[in-house]
Amino acid sequence: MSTTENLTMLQKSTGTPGAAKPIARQSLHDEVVNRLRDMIVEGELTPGERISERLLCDRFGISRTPLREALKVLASEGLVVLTPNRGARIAHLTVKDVDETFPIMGALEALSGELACQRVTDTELAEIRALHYQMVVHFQRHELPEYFHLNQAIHEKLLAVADNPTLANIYRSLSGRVSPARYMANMTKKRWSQAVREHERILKALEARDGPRLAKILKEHLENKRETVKEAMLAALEAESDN
Amino acid sequence: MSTTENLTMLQKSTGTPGAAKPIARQSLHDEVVNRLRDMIVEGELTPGERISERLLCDRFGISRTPLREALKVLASEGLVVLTPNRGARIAHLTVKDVDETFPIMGALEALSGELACQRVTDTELAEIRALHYQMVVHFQRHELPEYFHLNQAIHEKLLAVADNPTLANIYRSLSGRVSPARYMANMTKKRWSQAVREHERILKALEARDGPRLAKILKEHLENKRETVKEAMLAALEAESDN
DNA sequence: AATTTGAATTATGAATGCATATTTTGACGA
DNA sequence: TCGTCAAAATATGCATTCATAATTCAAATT
Repeated sequence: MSTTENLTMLQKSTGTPGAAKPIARQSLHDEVVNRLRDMIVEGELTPGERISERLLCDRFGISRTPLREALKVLASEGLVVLTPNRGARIAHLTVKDVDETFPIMGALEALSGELACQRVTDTELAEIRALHYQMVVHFQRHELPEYFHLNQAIHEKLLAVADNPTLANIYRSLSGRVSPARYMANMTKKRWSQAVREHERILKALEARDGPRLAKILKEHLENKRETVKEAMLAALEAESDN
Repeated sequence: MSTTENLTMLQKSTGTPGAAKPIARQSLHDEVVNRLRDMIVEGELTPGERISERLLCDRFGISRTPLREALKVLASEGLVVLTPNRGARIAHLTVKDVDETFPIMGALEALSGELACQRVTDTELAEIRALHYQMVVHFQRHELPEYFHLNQAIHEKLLAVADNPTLANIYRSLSGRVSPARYMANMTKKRWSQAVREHERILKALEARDGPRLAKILKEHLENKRETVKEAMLAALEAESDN
C-alpha cells in the first residue's frame, strides 16, 4: 500500500536522519497539523473555503483519522471552523476578529519588547539593527513582500530575545490567524512610511534598553497595523461586491 | 451496545431540548475535551499522571477515536503532553512555566483592565463592587476556597466587561494551565492581605475609569501572584522530597 | 414551469481492526 | 541475589468499516 511510503516521506521532510539528537520523531497528525497550518497561513487554502476530508486525505496520502485529529487541533487554534456533521471550513477573519486580535498582539508585543530590553545583548542588537536596515532598503525600493518578510523577522527576533517560548507560541498563533488578511494588505504609501518611522523608534528604544518606551511604541505600532489591515479588508470587501 | 446510550446522555447534558434555538448540538469529542479539561483544571487528574486511553474510554463509555481527538486538542492547549508511541500525561507545571506564563497573564489582564475602563457601566461596576466586598468578607473569615472563587469571579467579570472574547479565551487557556498549581497554593497571611489590598486598588482604579492605572496595578498583581504560586510550588517540592 | 418531496448519493461521526512500538515479566546466567 | 536478555503482554498509531446526518438530483404534483 502507498500509505507507508507517504508516511516515511512526511517524516523525512522534518526528520534529522542520522543525527544523534533526541530522535524527534513526529507523529503523522502532528506533521499534518503543521502542513495544513502552513497552507492556511501561506494563503494556499483561502478563507471560507470548504475542506473536504477525502480530498486532503488523497492529497496527503493518509487516512481520515490523522487528518481529522489535525483538523480538531487547528479548530482549537481558530484557523478552521468545524460545524457538526457539516465538515470544516477555513476560518475567515471578520473585522470584529481583527479588532479583538490586534490589541492582544499589541499587549503581547509590548511585553515581548520589555523583556527584550532586559535581556538583549550587543550582538543581538546588531542583528536586529541589520534586519532593520535591510528592511528600510526594501521599503525604499518599494519591495513589499521582502519588506514584509524582514518585518516579520524583526518581530520574531524580538520574541526570541525575550526568551519566553510560551509568549512566542501564543503570539505566533494569533499572528497566524490574522495572516490571511495580510495577503490582501496593500499598504498605502502613507501608512507604509509611518510603519517604517515606527520601526526606527522601536530600534532606538531597544538600543536605549528603554523597556517601557519600547512597550508603548509597540502597542501603538500594532494599533496602526490593525487600521492598515482593516482598510485592506474593507477594500477587499468592496472589490468583492463589484463582481 | 451501550455506546449509543452514553452518547445521548452526553448530548442531553448540554442540549436545550425543546428550545427553538440553533440546536447547538455538540460533537462527542468536543464534550470530551470540555470534561477532560475540567477534570484537569479541577485537579481530578493530577499533574504528571499517565492517561490510559482505555481507562478513559471505559469511563466515558466511548471509543478511542473521539478520546484521541480530544487529547490532541488538549495537548495543543498545553494541558497534556503527548509523547509519540508512549501515550499522554497530564502536563505538570515547572517553575519555568510559571515564570513564562504569569507575565503573559499580566499583560492580558492589563489589557483587559484598560478595555474594561473604557466600557464599564455603572451597573457592572456595582456588580464588581459587590463581588469584591464578598471576597473581602471571605478573606476576613479566612475562607480560602471561597476567596479563590470570588477572586476568579472578579477577574472573569473584568474580562466580560472588556468584551473581547478572543482575549478571554486566551486568558482562560493560560489560567487553566496554571490552575493545578493553585490547588496547592496555601497563601501566607502576608501575601493574602497584600492581594486584598491590591484588589482594593483595582476596584478604585476601575471606579475612576483610569485605564492606565488599572493596567499597571493588574500587571503588578499578577507579578505577586507569580511569586505566591512559586512559593507554593517550592514548598510542595520540599514536602515531596521529604517522602 | 416552478416548487416540493423523497430516494440516492455523499460526507461526516464514531467504532473496530490491524500493525508496530513499548513495557513488563520471567528465565537464565553471572 | 542481582543484572541482563528475550518473549509475552500491552498500548499506541493509523487504516478501515459501519452508522447516521446532510446534500443532491430527479420525479411528481400543483
